[in-house]
Amino acid sequence: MTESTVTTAVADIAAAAAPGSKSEQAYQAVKARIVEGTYTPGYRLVLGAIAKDLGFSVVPVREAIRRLEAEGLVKFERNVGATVAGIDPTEYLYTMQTLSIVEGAATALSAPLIDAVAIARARAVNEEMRECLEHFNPVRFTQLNQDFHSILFEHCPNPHILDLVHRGWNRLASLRSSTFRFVPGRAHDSVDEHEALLKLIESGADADAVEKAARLHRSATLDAYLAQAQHH
Amino acid sequence: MTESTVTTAVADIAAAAAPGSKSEQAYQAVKARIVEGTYTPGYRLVLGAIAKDLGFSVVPVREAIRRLEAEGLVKFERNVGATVAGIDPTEYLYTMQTLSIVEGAATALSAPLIDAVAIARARAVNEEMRECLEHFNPVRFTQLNQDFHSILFEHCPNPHILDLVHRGWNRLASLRSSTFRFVPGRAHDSVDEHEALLKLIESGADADAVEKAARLHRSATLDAYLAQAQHH
DNA sequence: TCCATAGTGATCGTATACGATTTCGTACTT
DNA sequence: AAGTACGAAATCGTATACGATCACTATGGA
Repeated sequence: MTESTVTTAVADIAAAAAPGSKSEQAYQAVKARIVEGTYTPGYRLVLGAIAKDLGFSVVPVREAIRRLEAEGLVKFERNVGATVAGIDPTEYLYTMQTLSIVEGAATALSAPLIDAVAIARARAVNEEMRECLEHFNPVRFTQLNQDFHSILFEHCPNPHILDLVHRGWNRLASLRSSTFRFVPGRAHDSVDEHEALLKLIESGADADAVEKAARLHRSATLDAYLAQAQHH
Repeated sequence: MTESTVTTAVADIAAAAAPGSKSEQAYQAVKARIVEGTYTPGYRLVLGAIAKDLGFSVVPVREAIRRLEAEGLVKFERNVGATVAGIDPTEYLYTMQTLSIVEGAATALSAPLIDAVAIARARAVNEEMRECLEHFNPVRFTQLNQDFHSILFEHCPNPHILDLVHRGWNRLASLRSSTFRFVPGRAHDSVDEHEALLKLIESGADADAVEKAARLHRSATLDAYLAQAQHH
């Protein structure tokens, strides 16, 4: 349930064509296979092959690929074709930095709109994450982490910013099951920072403080990854 | 010269298909007509008509429209068609707020990379803006304003953030010759703030200060507009 | 007079078809 | 043996064609 909630929420603002559209179906299908890992980074996306596989013509598939390109999930080269976008460490860095900025802003903007029940829900999710630490279930932990942050930024009144946050999370999702996702010591700190962030919002701290905290929380994850990468 | 410089710089990261592509030509053509004002907001973009006009088939035109949709310049409804995106005051507000955030970040990130010659160039542009104030040439003023800020954020090392800034400016460009663009008293203050921003960067201020200043500069424009709107 | 409904025109969505470009393999030359 | 040039297969880009969907209008009945 929590999974589908977030997955559904992470949808484009205006680009959400009617579900009946084959373009849309193709888009969903290909995207699913990318984040799920069926199409690994570097995988060559051949229009004809995908079209035959889905039972469509190439035209809707083509459109779907272009949409995925705009989101940065696939790279495209004229007269050559599309490939699943790389897990390039540099890309990861850029994506995380961008997300730290837009998510920080989104969280700050939605903070005043978060009521007590939402806070409680977030806290419950965070507690579940704490439990996850002991049973060591990275997949579930990642999912809960997304849920947690969704609760915090989803009330952001500016749809553009919200869309940017969704895109950032989308790209991160496509890196699933890659080496990036989990940095050993980081998870524990992360849970603590979540609680601190909740307290900050509860106390009605000003937007600037919330933004800074949210941004720092993500930057810390990035820094932890960089520190780890240095060792290898 | 300055005009073409910026216009060229404002291009998508990955979506830049080869210039020979008809999709690309159609994209450029339609976009040009939108920002230039030939297609006013609300104008109905009929695929067949545009295709006939450009001498292409509808397929590349369709793709171009979808790209413009992703950038928010046109709205699209399935089985109905595309229209030039509105000058909705709310949209303007959202766009400006988003831009204030990403442009602030971009400016802060590129600040350390701006050398003395770039500063000088920016200052020259700003002086030209000051002259413009007296001759009252809004079109040129707007262009110079874009040039000025381009110099400041174009060195941003994170291409994603840079792309977001470009998209924001693009959307603003499509509002040209609409009532938004010019708020009477604002222009003068704007020039002064530009100079202050330059001094801040020159002095090697930390990223946080630069970001805050750049963001505030844009927010101030937004606030000025809102204050004016209140009166009408 | 107003509302419901069927018909018509316009436009979009998708399939199929063909020309253009690239890439890879093979044969030939040095 | 290595490099180059040629050719064929694969794939993309675009045109054309047709079916599907929607908006609008006119006509009939309440």
